[in-house]
Order: sequence, then C-alpha cells, then structure tokens
Amino acid sequence: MTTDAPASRQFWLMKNEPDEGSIDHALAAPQATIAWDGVRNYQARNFMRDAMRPGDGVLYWHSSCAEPGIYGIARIASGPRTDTSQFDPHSPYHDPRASSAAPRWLTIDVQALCKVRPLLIADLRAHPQLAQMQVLQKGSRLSITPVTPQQWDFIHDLLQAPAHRAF
DNA sequence: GCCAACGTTGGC
DNA sequence: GCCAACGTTGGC
Repeated sequence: MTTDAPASRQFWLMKNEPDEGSIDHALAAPQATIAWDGVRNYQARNFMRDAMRPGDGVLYWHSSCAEPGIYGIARIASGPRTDTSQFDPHSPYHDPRASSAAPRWLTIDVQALCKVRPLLIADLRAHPQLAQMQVLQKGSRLSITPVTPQQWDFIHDLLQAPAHRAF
C-alpha cells in the first residue's frame, strides 16, 4: 500500500556552496533549519514567492566545489518572507536598489532531513530517466529548479539501491 | 583559473 | 524596446 502525498506537493533542487551552507551545516542548525537567503535571481525568487510550499521536497545540491552533486534531502519549512540581508550594507547580499519600502528579495526556511550518498553530476548523467533535469542542462545556472515527481522518485530509488551496483 | 552561458543594465 | 556591454555563475 502506498501512502498518498498531498496532491500539491512539489519537488525542488536547491544549490548551495558547501563552504557557506553545506548539508552538514544545515543539519547542525537549530531544528536543522536554515534561512535560504542571498537569492538574487528573479526566477529563483519567484519560485519561492509563487510556487514553493511548506512540505515540498528538496534535493540539496553542493555547487562551486570539487564534486558538485546531490548531498542531502530537505524540505521547505516556511512560507516566503523578506530577506533582510538586502538592506545590510555590510552583507555580500546587499542590494542598494532595495529598500524596506520596496523590498526585492525573499528568503524561505529549509529544513535538512538527512545526508545521502553523494550523487555527482556524472552519476546523474548515467541515467536517461534524469536527462531532462534542469540542473543537468547545458548552461544551467539557476540556483532553484523544479524537479518532477518522476525524477524525485527515481533519485530516491537510486539512493536506496546498493552504491556499487553494476549497470 | 578558464570560459561558456546566462541575466541585468543602461544608452539610444 | 532593442541590444551591446558588463557582471555573475558554476562546471570543468
């Protein structure tokens, strides 16, 4: 018997640099929850504003590192709210064009659930079922991308399979 | 560190 | 509203 997820549940891939926000860092935070701040791309912001809902599943990606890939599983843990780092002149995420009267950027809470066996880019590319993943497309830079339920399920199957299974 | 791809800015 | 110039991302 399968359990029915809420029909509205969606899935996402979120990139973070391990130096700044690794899955270990998130797991060690209070409630294993971190504010996903510093997003300065309108498409990614609009996903947070319009589409992401508490409970949505997240593939936790490490980027800009020696071995980019999926390192953990997380969930969306809040609705969107103002990312106050945009107002802070000392923050690397400061946006001089933003004001509290006209904020531009949002943050959302992400709760880390577990670390997983790393699924690196080459591992993911080995599966035609994942060929359409946005993060694998040439030139893909977006830090938040939707993941289809099929991709999500397939990746979870991969994570449950023996690590050194011969294909 | 390189550089292709992409997003943003701003002059016109 | 076009588009060249510029800045950034991020895999390699």
